[in-house]
Amino acid sequence: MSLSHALLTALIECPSSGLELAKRFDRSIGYFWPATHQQIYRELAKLEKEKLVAAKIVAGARGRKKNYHVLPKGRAELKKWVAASQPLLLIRDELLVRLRAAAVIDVPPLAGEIKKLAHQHKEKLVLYQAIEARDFSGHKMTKDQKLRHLVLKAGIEFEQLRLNFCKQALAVLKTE
Amino acid sequence: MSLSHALLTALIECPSSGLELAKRFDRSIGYFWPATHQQIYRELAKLEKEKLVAAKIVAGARGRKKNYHVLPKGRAELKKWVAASQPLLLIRDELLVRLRAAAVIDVPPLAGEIKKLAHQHKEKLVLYQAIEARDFSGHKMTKDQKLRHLVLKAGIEFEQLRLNFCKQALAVLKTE
DNA sequence: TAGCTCATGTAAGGAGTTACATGATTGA
DNA sequence: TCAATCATGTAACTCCTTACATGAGCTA
Repeated sequence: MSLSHALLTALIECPSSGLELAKRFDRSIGYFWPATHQQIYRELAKLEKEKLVAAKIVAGARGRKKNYHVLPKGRAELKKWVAASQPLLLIRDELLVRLRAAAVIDVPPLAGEIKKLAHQHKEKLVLYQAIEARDFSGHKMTKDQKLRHLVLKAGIEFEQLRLNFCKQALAVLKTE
Repeated sequence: MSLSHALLTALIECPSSGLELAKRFDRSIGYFWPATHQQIYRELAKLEKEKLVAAKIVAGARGRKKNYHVLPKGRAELKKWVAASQPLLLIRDELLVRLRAAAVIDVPPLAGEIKKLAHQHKEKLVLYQAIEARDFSGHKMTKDQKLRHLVLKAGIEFEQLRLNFCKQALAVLKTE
């Protein structure tokens, strides 16, 4: 149940409403744990029911905005979870299935799609590198800054790997 | 629906029963699209219902073994799918959530778990490299061999990346 | 004949995706 | 006042996970 713990983390950083969380996810934790607003609302309701977070209705806001904050029980749960056993990350990669399939049948034109992918990975890479330059170019970082930087670097390296892979795939597909 | 297409690919390579497929998955396509036998049986039943594959009951075998093979409609479906639009692969990485969480709370001991992870990634890496040495050390590979090699190399590079990341994470966590 | 392995499933639940629904406030 | 936007949700579906169920041949 990583989403609930990702939400606890985000709420400790800054108490927020569901929609604010959804927006922050899109440019932060969501880079490595994507979530839609539907998921987030459902999960917040569950966390509230379990008394891990609590909500205050915000007066004078649009809609019926609720501001969530983490309760001690939620903080304890997060701490427990961080130290828990870490399952091995399995790759589940549709592109590799496609290439494997392409090896057993007549190969239909694939290069266009892969070029599109390469472009998208490139865009993400540039975005992450911009964040790195903005937030982590200074010296003497604290430990939590170092941890955040590490997580960002994981994203950068992943996108570089993918971009490079797309290029290799294109090269192989071109050799008729 | 990548699982169904992964199964079609595997069945084109070699018609098999459900259990045989499950075992082959564990040391082949399952490296990048993991699946349990329950998933595989369910998916095979669905593919049979849709007339993409057909089964023959194997006489003289244990249990009630059924041998599946791909029908022309299944082959056509696979070809169509290979050329279809490829969604961007999103990372969904529990370890990164943990490290991000560790940055906002008092860090509990994490190094042990990460060392365990590093060890598991190392094992996978060694396995993949052994497969590479066994199957892809020759020259003059055909196009489909090159594609299979490419897929394997993606696995190797991914495990190297992860292993390296674990080492970096340990280094940051050590600096108190 | 009892236990092991081969072989195929069922059931229940967790998690993510997609499409749609609803109410409140702001600004043109 | 009406459309856009903020804000919170429901519903239906697919897919994956985990645990359990069942039957049939093989072998001691």
